[in-house]
Amino acid sequence: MNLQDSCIIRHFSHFCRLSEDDKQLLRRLEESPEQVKAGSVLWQEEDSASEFCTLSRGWAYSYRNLGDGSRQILEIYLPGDIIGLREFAFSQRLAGVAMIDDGVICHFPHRRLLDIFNQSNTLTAILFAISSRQQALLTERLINLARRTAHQKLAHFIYEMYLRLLQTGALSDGDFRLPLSQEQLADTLGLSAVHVSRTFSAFREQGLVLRDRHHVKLPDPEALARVAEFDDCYLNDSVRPIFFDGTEAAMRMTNSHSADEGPVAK
Amino acid sequence: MNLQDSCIIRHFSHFCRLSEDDKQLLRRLEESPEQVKAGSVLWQEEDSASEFCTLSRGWAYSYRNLGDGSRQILEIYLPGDIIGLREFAFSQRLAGVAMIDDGVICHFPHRRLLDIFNQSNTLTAILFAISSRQQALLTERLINLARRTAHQKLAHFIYEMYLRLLQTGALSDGDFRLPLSQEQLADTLGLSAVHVSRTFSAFREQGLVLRDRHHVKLPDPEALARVAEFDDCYLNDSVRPIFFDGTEAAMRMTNSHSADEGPVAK
DNA sequence: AAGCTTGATTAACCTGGGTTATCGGTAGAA
DNA sequence: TTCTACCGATAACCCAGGTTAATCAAGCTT
Repeated sequence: MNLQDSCIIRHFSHFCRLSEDDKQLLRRLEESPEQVKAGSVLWQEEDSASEFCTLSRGWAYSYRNLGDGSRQILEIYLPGDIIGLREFAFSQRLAGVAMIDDGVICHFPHRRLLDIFNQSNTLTAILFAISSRQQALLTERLINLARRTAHQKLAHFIYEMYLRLLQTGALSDGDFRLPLSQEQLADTLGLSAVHVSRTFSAFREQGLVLRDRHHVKLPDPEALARVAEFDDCYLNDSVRPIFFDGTEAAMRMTNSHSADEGPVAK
Repeated sequence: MNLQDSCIIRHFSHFCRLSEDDKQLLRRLEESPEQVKAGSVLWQEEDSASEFCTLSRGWAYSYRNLGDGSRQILEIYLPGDIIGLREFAFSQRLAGVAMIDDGVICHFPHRRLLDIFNQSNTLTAILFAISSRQQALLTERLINLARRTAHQKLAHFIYEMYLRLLQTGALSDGDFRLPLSQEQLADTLGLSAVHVSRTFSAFREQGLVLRDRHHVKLPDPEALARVAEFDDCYLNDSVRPIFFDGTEAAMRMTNSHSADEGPVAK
């Protein structure tokens, strides 16, 4: 993987070393880049769904508008993420998607995914892994929403973003840009904007999180993780490179009739 | 599809007509059936994850235990569902799974899924569709937990189960078995058991839901849907048979080495 | 420089649902 | 038949977080 690689390729490489052919297939997903402005809506709930997007630059989020006028933000997309996988089995969008930042997106049709199924088992497996990881994120967010206090919710969210940004190598110390307004945070966490503000005030007093506009500083990330009761097994180390990397497992994938020694337990 | 077909095959057939080869591949997932008793735990969080299960009979649920001793139930599995897809990208279980009912499960190793990727694009696409549908269920549950009142939560859950059971053809009128205790419902909905009881009492007075032990009667399912602000687009009709059935897309899938109209650099 | 608009802060007040506790009904178990 | 366990119902009390509203700061227009 070299520096000119698109962030999609970087993202996929995170799971497994890719062949040149695989990279070529992935590059085809980014054939038609398009500039989009902050706040612009990529699609809305119930629009017809016939394509996916890769997000090349900027942040985006998916959301649902509720009957009572409120809104729930479902997930935050970072560069390298694929948007719209959720609707693979559906003909309508189940959620709207909008840009947080200015950014760049690339559309590609559903069909292209079937091409990938046809042509690369490695990419198929990675796609499946990505989908399963996304489900893990969603699950964690669900628990966050269902069971934790406002303090924990906010702490958890900030720490999760911190880790995701660390993973993509986009930051060094506990000091980063978080381009979400308090209202967007509230919509993400199932809180009111007012209470998000209260919670930030409390965090500032405790020296846990210092937020100024879109800039966040974490003097002690570990302390924050403790407040959130953060358990990173759904994010980090347990992504199983074992399964894909150079080894017998990867070979098993491309060469399905190998000896069947058992699954790779730790 | 005939009556002896396993419920996995019935489940997959819901998306697309299957070839005999595909059915054979699926049958291999159910080679080693095992009886399990109500309440038995299939696995726990952080167990090492090297296999999936199909659920042939009975109901099951996945859950997470939280730091404070409470517990969140993540999803309810019905016969025909595949359990453990969530962990495809992980080497550890992210959630425990336990049986609600007595039932029958069949283990199969991760590897078997890779075999499917190799051997059938149709099944690969269906698996992807199933994973995306599961994500849709999860998303809906997330919104339920984040944004709705206790009445709506319970109404929504009951109505969702009602629809899922309708789909599997397991019931006719608004009259079915719901083998969950109020405590399990509470853990599913992020409520206390006490409040679930209160809510059932309210529903009984309003004639919305009549529950006796594990038996539920819905005198007017539509009324319940209205209370829940239920929007079934994530469940029903929008599953896209279009995508798989008979058309060029399906053909491209099953006939993978066709003329390489591939690189559709349009 | 005088407006607007959007976001953030803080305070006062209120409520949905958590918590604890008690009690009754039903089902196996012995 | 009685014991024990579990499940469900109801009541009393309480608090985390929602709601409303007022105020302020920071960009923008013009």
